[in-house]
Amino acid sequence: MRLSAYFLPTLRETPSEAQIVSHRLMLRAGLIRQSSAGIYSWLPLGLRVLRRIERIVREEQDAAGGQELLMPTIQPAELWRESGRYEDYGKEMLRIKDRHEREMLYGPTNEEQITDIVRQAIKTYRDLPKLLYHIQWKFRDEVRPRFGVMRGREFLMKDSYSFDLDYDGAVRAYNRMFVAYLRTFARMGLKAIPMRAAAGPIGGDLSHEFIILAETGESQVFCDKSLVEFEILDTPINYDADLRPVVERWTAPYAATDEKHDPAVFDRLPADRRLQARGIEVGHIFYFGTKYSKAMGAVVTGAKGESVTMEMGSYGIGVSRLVGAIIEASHDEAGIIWPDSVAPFAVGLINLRPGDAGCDRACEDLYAKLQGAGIDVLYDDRSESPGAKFATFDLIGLPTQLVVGPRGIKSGTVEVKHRRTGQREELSADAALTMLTAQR
RNA sequence: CGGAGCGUAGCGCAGCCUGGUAGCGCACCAGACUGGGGGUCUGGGGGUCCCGGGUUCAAAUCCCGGCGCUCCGACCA
Repeated sequence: MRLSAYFLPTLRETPSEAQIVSHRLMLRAGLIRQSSAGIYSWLPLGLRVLRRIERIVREEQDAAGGQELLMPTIQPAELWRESGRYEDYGKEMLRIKDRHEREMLYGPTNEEQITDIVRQAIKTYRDLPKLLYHIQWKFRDEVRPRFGVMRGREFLMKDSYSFDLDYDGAVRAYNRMFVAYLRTFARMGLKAIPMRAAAGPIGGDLSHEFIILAETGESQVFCDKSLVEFEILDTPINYDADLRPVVERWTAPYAATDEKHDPAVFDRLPADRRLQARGIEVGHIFYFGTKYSKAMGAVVTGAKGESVTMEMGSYGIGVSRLVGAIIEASHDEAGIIWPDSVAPFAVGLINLRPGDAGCDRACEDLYAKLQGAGIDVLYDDRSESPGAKFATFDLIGLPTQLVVGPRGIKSGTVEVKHRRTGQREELSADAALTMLTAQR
């Protein structure tokens, strides 16, 4: 993509409503624009990041045995009356009426909808287990939306639902999601720590929140510092095997949100391992048994001909929130620093002097070859001052900047700058290409 | 839902107290110079001053009502 043609409205100054760094940077870097309180448009650069996050989420869900479907945003009130939540959910649920005065709602979540689908289709234990998920926009009419996409009213969420014949099956599903979540967040460069959590209005009694530590987080959390050092991606995972050892390793050290915090246990930790911090909740998993299946009659015939109410769990990831959360975890004074896995473009190619034959030729050549190699590259071909170009690319945070200027052209080199470290190297154009294509 | 604040050009703001031709910086447009960290100069365009009502010869400014947005708290993924 040529920057001269790209829709990338960056801001030099920070809009006054943005208080936290991720919100400021998302506005300044041209990722989002606010539509109304807690509701945002995603501009091309922001949408690219959102899609890349979605992709990681999808890959990990699929690997863990999930099957993707897509449920609607607008749901009928009757389903929610069946579960009893139409009244319970309160003012956070956006209620609307269609032209026939039928009561509808904009879904804040989809337990009822999925339970309805599954109860209609699954009648025998032979068709269990099932693990279904979708990635869809949700609406919760928050009293006080804030922090940009971190607590919006409209937000993109991945929600999975498991259906099992018995408790053991439900726990297996829970463990699969537990591990898939660890991998999902790790792939985005995040240190997400699973913490014992209250189940909230969704109900149930086995629940973990996945929390990344950040000063601007809304949750107060307490955990064993050793958890911060844990790694998941170097552990081979077989989702068909017993995942309990992995889950047990991650749940053995103390980690709890303030709702589940037990000071007596926490204080038994050595002082240097007690970590009390703020965190951002990026995922939440629940086992809730038959809460919905019982209320809504999601029943199968068991092996002995008996009726069995399905065991359920639900598992959410705040996809749009993750964009903000990743920025909170990865930025500096100059702007965003995207982890490679979610970067909107892998490479920013900077032509320091458009119009200079040597620079133009070298840039066009690199641009074509990088694209040919399947690398997403944003080519700054604008006639801006060099400083403006560096500032733009630092702001939008692409992992690698490839700088082509007259100085380098004279000596036959281009400069490769790594956004995260600031490290620069002068290489021949060919060597730079080899390096960038090899990284993939 | 309690408390506080703000709505003036795309963004950041001044002007309001004390009513009298709507300003500044950045951004934008044109030209020239410049060219490795948001460069310089010259010229230029852009405004229902959130909306409605009232007071007044005259309202961005004073008064009343509404709407929107933000912050702190409680609540919540």
